[in-house]
Amino acid sequence: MAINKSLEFSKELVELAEFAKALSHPARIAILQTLAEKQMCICGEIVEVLPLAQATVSQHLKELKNAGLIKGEVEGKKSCYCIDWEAFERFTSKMNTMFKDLSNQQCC
Amino acid sequence: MAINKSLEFSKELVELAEFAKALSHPARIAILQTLAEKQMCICGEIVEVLPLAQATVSQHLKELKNAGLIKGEVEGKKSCYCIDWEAFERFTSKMNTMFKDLSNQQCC
DNA sequence: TTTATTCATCGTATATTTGCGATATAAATT
DNA sequence: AATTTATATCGCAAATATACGATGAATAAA
Repeated sequence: MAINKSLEFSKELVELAEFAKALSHPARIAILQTLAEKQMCICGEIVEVLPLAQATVSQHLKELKNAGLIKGEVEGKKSCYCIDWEAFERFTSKMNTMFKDLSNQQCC
Repeated sequence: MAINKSLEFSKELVELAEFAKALSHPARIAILQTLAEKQMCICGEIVEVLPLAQATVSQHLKELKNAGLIKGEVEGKKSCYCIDWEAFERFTSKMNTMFKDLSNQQCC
């Protein structure tokens, strides 16, 4: 009955899965791309770019923040977001390492 | 009201997000690792390794198959699964390219 | 001080995912 | 032919995710 079985997997695996989950919605990838392109990182700019309501964008930003992929700072009445490159690199290299560890022989 | 807005994003973005979604559950990453390690690729072996019921594993296998990351063949009363390395490479390189395209300057 | 702007959060509706028992199907074994 | 084995699928329950209007809180502008 939809009990959460995540805890029965290794921490490593759960973390990789969480990283992937953060990237599992086109809006969130689009947000990361926007944050990387622009210097400004203002929430309103992201809302303008995406086909989503402000509340929805705010929610996606929160998820990216919870996943540790972005950081946020309040700047007056605006909110400045940016990618946490350190965390980002950590995750992508883990993911790449895992992919490389998968040996490469076709079996069927 | 949870309308699906995926179609309002570029095909590229949607595909990347779907790839990430396939990897967004520890069980599915574990399945990929198992498929990569073992030659045999029999469903039953995967069930033995994972802390999940057979029906659940079968469902995760189906999702990986739908995502195009694995292939499956019936071998008598058994089912042989394996990673579709071509598709896998295609996705991982797209993902890596996207990450590289994100320029790397901290803004806040 | 009043008003407008920017954003986060709450509440809610709906959709999707996760998990599994039960069952169906098809092949192998007896 | 009957039984066992291996797997897929159905149907259900619970949990999560998606989306947004409404509202609140805090700052900036008038």
